[in-house]
Amino acid sequence: MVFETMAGKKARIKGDMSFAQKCTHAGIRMTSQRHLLATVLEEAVDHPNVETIYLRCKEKDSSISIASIYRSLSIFEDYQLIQKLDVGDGKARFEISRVEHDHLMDVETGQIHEFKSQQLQKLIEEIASEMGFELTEHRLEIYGRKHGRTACRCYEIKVY
Amino acid sequence: MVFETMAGKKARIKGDMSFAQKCTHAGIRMTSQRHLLATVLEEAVDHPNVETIYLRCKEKDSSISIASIYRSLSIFEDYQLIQKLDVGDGKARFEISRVEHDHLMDVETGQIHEFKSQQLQKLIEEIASEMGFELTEHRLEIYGRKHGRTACRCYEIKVY
DNA sequence: TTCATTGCAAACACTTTGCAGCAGA
DNA sequence: TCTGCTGCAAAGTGTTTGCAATGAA
Repeated sequence: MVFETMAGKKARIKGDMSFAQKCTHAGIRMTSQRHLLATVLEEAVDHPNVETIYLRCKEKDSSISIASIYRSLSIFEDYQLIQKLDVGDGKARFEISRVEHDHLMDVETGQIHEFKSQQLQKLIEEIASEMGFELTEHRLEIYGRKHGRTACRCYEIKVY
Repeated sequence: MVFETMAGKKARIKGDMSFAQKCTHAGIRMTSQRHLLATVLEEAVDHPNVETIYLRCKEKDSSISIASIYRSLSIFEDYQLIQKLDVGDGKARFEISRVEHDHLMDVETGQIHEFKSQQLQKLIEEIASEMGFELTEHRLEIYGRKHGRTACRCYEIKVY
């Protein structure tokens, strides 16, 4: 491809931005607490719940309050910079919005594996369409138990 | 098929049982409150949350307490006679366990449509397997907006 | 300078639990 | 009879909110 679209360029720039920069870019007023939160979210390699996020923030600034965490998470979510996850334990978990993916949870260890499947996405869209709907979103959680056979990782994109 | 397996016979008998009978069959001590709850669950054509279930029970016996509702729902769930649903509003909803199915929610009206897709089930099993897991369960919620075209109802099994 | 954001604590919403009395098998 | 169930009220848990002080733009 010789020409690059404006959208493509922006996307590339956006891809290089830090999470805090993305927030600023989105027009969110960045306080020191929100910078902290941004860093914690960015450094997270798991899917922390609010309590965990709060504790990680506290390590860096013990004066931060959980109310601010809740409020800022809610704002980041409104701007679609992060996504809320529901693993069924009644505690909200968060992750920075990346490519759309689904989750598989190991029922024995609680480990969450991320994966994506084009085929699955397509099928879900088809189902919605056949039922007379335009897909806006979906949420899929698979629960499973590790089996003996060595895994083929063709779908997997991340494991924690 | 000429011969019927014992399992098949049992299943057929089970299919004819009332929900309360299934509870008894499962070894659950049936009190008057639980009979009431069983009836309410059986009569429900929607996916009521605990509050709604409680109110429906109260209509028939105003002395029933919500604590008993919670406790009995939890027991019914342990015996896999009912299933908890999570539509993302923070309130648990329940439905009597029937054939496995998924849900599509109309984001504009909140209506919940049930559907099942063999193809989807198979794909999810495949994904789990390829990731090294034996599928124990899955939870899929599709969110969508009604589109103009008339729907082909090939997947749909129930609409509320 | 201005107004959104903060920390604190109280309020909230949903759910669970301790206890003494009650009732199903 | 005897254990498990009930209603009640209190406690628990995760989240939200009112308020006065603070701080980013």
